[in-house]
Amino acid sequence: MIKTNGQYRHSKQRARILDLLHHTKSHPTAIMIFEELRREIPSLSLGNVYRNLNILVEQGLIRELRMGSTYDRFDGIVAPHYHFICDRCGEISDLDLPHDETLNNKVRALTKGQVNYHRLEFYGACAKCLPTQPEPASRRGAKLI
Amino acid sequence: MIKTNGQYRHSKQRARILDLLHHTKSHPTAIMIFEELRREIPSLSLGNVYRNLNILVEQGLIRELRMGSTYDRFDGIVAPHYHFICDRCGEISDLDLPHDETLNNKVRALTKGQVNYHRLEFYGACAKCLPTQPEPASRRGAKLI
DNA sequence: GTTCATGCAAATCGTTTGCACAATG
DNA sequence: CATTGTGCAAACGATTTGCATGAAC
Repeated sequence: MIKTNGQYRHSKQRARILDLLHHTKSHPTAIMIFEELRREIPSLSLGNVYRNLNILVEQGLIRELRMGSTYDRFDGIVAPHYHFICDRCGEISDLDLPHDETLNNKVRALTKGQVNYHRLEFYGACAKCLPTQPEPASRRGAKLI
Repeated sequence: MIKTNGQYRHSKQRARILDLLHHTKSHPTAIMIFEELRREIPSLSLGNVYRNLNILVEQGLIRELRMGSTYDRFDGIVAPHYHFICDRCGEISDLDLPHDETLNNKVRALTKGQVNYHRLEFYGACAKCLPTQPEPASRRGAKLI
């Protein structure tokens, strides 16, 4: 969470992070960015990389592929199925949408690698939360519990 | 990581966790399971819930919706697109698969909630890792870096 | 000169693990 | 009785945050 009055100043560090993300295809982690940029900005700190990444997400200039920082969830249904996840309360519900195995084939046609399975999740506000005030963009989806 | 010779004994705690997961639709977190079951097994420890959840995943009796425990990744491309994620090396690559906005509509027809966007990821082994030995099931996808 | 940005270190939080003891087969 | 399961507390690792200093405007 960043505490400002919504005004961002220019910062060399943030500009370089954005530039790096615009010139890589590797979907780097914060630490990868940190190690790469530290070579040209030796004083750079990891905490500051995290801060600036959050600001850039808030500004809509980059996207976050959230693989961490939230709770894992467990599912007693092992058959493949899709989920709807409420951004506001974190509720996860099963969708009655048929599992589309052909999606894997479409990707198999694109890659030399081996495609085993896919994961499809829909995000939004559940019926219970819809009348509720949405949270500010920076916090949206931050705590899925 | 669990260290056994592959033999599982009966345990009341594990049986109750599996039973709970078979009788809920809430996709609970480890802590939710812990708090629920602690009411009937007061001695239950959180660490043991985690251990048993991992065993149940290993046995294929439950599924894990991994929302955490790995690094977040960042993407300079803000336009919606899909990813291929290598289970072995963690590489994430963009897929040249058209973004299917109509998927959202299919879900809108199913829910009273508001569907804003979806996320679709394909998992498998990338071309570089394919000749490599796959890791045991329990570790597969554990460390995406 | 007021507010934002930074580096540093400590804190936070979900998850894992080492250990001694209890339960299983 | 050999091995697995458990509770407890400490460790771990990614991320966040408090604070004092520096940069932007």
